[in-house]
Amino acid sequence: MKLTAKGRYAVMALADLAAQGQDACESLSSIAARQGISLNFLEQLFLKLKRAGLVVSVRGAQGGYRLAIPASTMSLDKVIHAVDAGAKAHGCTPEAKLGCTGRSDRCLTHGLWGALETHIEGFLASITIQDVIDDRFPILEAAE
Amino acid sequence: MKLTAKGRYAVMALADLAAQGQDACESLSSIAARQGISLNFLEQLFLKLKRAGLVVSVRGAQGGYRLAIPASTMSLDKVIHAVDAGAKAHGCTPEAKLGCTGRSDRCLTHGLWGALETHIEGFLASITIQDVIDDRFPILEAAE
DNA sequence: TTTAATCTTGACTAATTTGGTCGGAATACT
DNA sequence: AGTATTCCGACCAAATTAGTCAAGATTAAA
Repeated sequence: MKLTAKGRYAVMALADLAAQGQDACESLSSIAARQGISLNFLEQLFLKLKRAGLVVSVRGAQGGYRLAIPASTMSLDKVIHAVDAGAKAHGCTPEAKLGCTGRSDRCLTHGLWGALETHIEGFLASITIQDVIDDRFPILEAAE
Repeated sequence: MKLTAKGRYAVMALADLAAQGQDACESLSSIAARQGISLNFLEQLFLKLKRAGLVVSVRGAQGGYRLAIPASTMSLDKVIHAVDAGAKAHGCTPEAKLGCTGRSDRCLTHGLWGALETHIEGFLASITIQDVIDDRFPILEAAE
């Protein structure tokens, strides 16, 4: 669960798409133009979003993308997992590359990092694309 | 607020140091040996921890490092800020490099990412080095 | 006063990750 | 047929990360 620009772009693009209407079919080029994101880069992202089942594609002329599920049920953790697949916040994987197994007594931070990740994920799971469109965040107001 | 191996190492090393006793003075080489971290790398980290006022150094022979404040008041966000200084999770800084200012209407995700960061920081601020030693995490048990 | 242990500091580097481009198919509408 | 669009993999440059190296400063102890 890494928080990169890629994930942010995906959220932006999906929010844009959803804002055009629940069942709107939009071409990537129009989203790219509106959001100021490179078309080629967007293609990369939507390919992953499609594989993750968040959007469906309509090929050919007049084609585009459409939400596969309602914006109000599309949580951010799904989105971010889709585009930043396999990114993990803690290095203490089962393969245990460093400081985790075989070292000293045990890895003091293993459980901690796991808890942290769970925590972040829960937070992201509690927000949907619809919330983003409505500028509605849980509890706290935006920083700055 | 980025979560890298550097931050994890810093937490591990501080927990190790604190585990030797509240006022113990430990050389980096012994910590490095116990935790399986490169000595040179540890030096880098402790330099920053010292500048942040989390540890104090004792120079000369039989020297080492000692906690500057009690483990029970040393929160993880202080530690991580100290070693990963200036790392920010969202690119929408005042300088606004991409997709934030001057683009379309406004940056939909700006407030969101800020809220997320605030959230993570709050979580880390609620845990202390003492908690790590005692394997005591807030609320949830470790994932996995 | 040596001497040895230790901290201090900055420059350097190898590997990985990120963000992004390019070029070309495949597909479907007109 | 022509064109607009998705599809998809290879490729790349820049940034970041994790870590090394080398040299110097400082102090405690012998």
